[in-house]
Amino acid sequence: MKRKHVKAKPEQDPKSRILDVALKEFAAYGIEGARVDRIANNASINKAMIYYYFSSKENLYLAVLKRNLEGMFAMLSRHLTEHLSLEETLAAFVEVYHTLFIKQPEFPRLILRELATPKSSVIPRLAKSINASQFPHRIGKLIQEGIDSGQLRAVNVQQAIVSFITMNLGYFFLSPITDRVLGVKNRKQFIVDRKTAIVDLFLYGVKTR
Amino acid sequence: MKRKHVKAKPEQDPKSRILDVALKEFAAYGIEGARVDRIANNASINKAMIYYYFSSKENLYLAVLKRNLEGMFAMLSRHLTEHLSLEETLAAFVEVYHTLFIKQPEFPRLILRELATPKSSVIPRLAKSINASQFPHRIGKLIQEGIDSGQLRAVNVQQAIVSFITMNLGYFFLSPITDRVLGVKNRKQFIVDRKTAIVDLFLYGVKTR
Amino acid sequence: MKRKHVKAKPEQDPKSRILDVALKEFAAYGIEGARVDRIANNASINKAMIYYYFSSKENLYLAVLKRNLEGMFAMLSRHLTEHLSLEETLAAFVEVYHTLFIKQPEFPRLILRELATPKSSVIPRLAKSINASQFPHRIGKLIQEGIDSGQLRAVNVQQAIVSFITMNLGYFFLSPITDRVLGVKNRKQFIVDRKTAIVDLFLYGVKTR
Amino acid sequence: MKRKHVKAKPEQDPKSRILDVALKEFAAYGIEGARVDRIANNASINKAMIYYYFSSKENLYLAVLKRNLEGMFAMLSRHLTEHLSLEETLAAFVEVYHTLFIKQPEFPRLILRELATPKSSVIPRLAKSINASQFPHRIGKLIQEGIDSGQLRAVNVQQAIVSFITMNLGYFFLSPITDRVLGVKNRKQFIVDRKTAIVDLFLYGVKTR
DNA sequence: AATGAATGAGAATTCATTCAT
DNA sequence: AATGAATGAATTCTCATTCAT
Repeated sequence: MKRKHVKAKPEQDPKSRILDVALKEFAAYGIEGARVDRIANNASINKAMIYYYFSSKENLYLAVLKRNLEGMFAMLSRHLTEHLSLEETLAAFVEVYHTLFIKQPEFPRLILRELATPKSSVIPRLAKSINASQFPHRIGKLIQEGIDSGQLRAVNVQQAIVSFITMNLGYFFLSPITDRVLGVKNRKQFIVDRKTAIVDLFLYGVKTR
Repeated sequence: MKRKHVKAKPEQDPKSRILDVALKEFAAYGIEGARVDRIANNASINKAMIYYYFSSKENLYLAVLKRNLEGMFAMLSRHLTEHLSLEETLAAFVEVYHTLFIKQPEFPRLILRELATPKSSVIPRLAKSINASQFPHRIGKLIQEGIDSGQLRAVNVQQAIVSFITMNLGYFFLSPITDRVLGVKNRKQFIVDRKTAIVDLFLYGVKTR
Repeated sequence: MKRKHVKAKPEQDPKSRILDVALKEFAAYGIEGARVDRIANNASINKAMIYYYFSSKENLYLAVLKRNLEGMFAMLSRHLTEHLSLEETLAAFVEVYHTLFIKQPEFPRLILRELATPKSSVIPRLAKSINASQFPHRIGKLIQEGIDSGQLRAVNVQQAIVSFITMNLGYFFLSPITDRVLGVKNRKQFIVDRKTAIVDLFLYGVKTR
Repeated sequence: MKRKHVKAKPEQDPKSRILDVALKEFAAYGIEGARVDRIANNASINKAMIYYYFSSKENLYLAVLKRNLEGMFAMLSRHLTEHLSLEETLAAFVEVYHTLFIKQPEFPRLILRELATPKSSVIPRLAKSINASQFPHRIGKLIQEGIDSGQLRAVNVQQAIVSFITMNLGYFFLSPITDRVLGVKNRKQFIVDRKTAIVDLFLYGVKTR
């Protein structure tokens, strides 16, 4: 029940306060651009404590990634239950990602930076986790079944998956540009519309007439 | 057949040699991670010359961006001539971007990082250039005309544009993940297929039956 | 009897040790000629600590100036109390300046350089402090009163003040030349004599017969 | 009769144009702070030419000093002819210095900087030149004769000389401060007044009643 | 746990000087 | 004489990391 000298910032244990602040820092400046000093200041904590908890900047970065990825996959697996139809699966996916990224817009930026990094060690691990989540496999299977049953056109399944995923994630990555170019004013509404637009375009694009 | 004193890489004037090397450096490490020393070495040039020509690392970075953006827009305007149909416009766009990004995979990574940077000064300028290129405006008009004439479904035009763009650019950004997840082996072929898949899905998704 | 790890010069806190050493460095080489490395070495301190405390060479320089100016004005205001006669005021002024400059010969050199610098930011501030010290104003009033009462000749008051001040400070600035030209051997004695010579010449020069 | 490509600046041979510009540069920034690039630009000349003419920055500095000192002594010896009375000598001295420094205010700043430099090699040489000019010796002799003949008080001759010189030079050095402190508006007029004020105060201060 | 101070290895930038033409 | 480009040796400043308390 110690009482801090001055400092503001609410409770929360220092470790997760550091992680919160570090996410923003890494997202904004990248690993190289991130400053341990700045993280310490923003977390209202002594710089040495960061080393006490995380031992290095690199390590802190990995801890940040880990925490956020875990959160993402937890949410995915909670919503993408088996035995959903194609329509339901797509809708669930769209819902999860949009909910996630709106809540924590820094996280996709982090991933963006990893994607820009040539020999990122994070990307392979991320790919592995995605695979483990079974989602791409499942959607692929659903599409294939649709084709086989004649409900869907004979599209290239891999391409279709990529198209669906890029439509989902792409906006979060490109919004700084697209919002400007298209003059999007009400971002909130645009994202709401986006969810239905994606599913609509995709399904309409793959279904037979 | 000029003969510089010693050094390797005689070709090209040093200024554009620096720009070439710097593009790779910035793409690989980001602005903060980039090392002026490394750029100088790889360009076989005295470090001070970089400052002679570009006055600072920041400035060099902007010069790199400028050159590549200009190249991109030059190509776009060469191919996206007016009086093309919707189908032709989409195909031209797809073609240009894919050609561009295959030729110079470093450039999108640069843009990626800028997209992740909160108060990037580059993004607004890029948006302005895109606007000036008239492309989004033109595709929007074509879609609207299609809707009015009953050839296209009454889709949300803005959303459609975003969907189309993200399907195009998204893959280049996300390929490190999607290639792994989907087990893409032949990247070249995948990209060739991608071009038709995008246009096909999009058109099929917006056209009335 | 504290014991710092290794290093020489244990005394004093590092901050003021840096300021001491820096005063000498700046006086000897000027701001541009001063070397942060040399200051760090002479202060037996890690170079980075200078930036830790003062953030830049420029800033360190200003801190040095500030400290010494404050010391000077503190001494002036201690000795130039009100209700002194003209004779006493002049004598006090002479005493203070000579004492000061003998104790710390580096400081006037710093001021000298500032005087030579066209848009020095220090000089205006120094002038303001001098004004605040009220000394020139006070001596001017005493002279004017003397003139009014007929004890002093109707000299130009401003010119008289400048004459008095330049006689005082001038020697410290010009001594490298005058000592040589006049063959001054015993500098200590010369300065002792100087104090009375200045007051004598000045008073004799302004008093009516 | 070659014709320069662009460039402004009037004629004058480049060598003396460099010297003019360099005087200002050295006066403003000191030797260490002076930039060869800036001198070259301001003289509208290629940097390499400075080395062609003067072989090094140090050398250029010495050339600047030499030229200006020679000008000063030439003027002094033209005006300080022998067989002048004390009054005439003092007046001539005052006149020469004030004329000189008004015409070229940069030069005293250069000397100021040398005076601030601990082991200046210039000061000893300057002192030698002053000695050779015989002026201090002559004024000393005149004062001594005045004392001997009873026309002057038995003042300390060395101190008197120093007082006179510092009153003359002091203002040029200290004017950035004194002008502010005393609120001197009309600098031109102040200097005119100064000439008579100095001689007046000095003579009145040394003469017997 | 917590803190202010300290450290060393860079990294960007500068600048006098020289070279090739 | 004249020029733009080139060079190398500093020099300032930064920053992740560690230490003493």
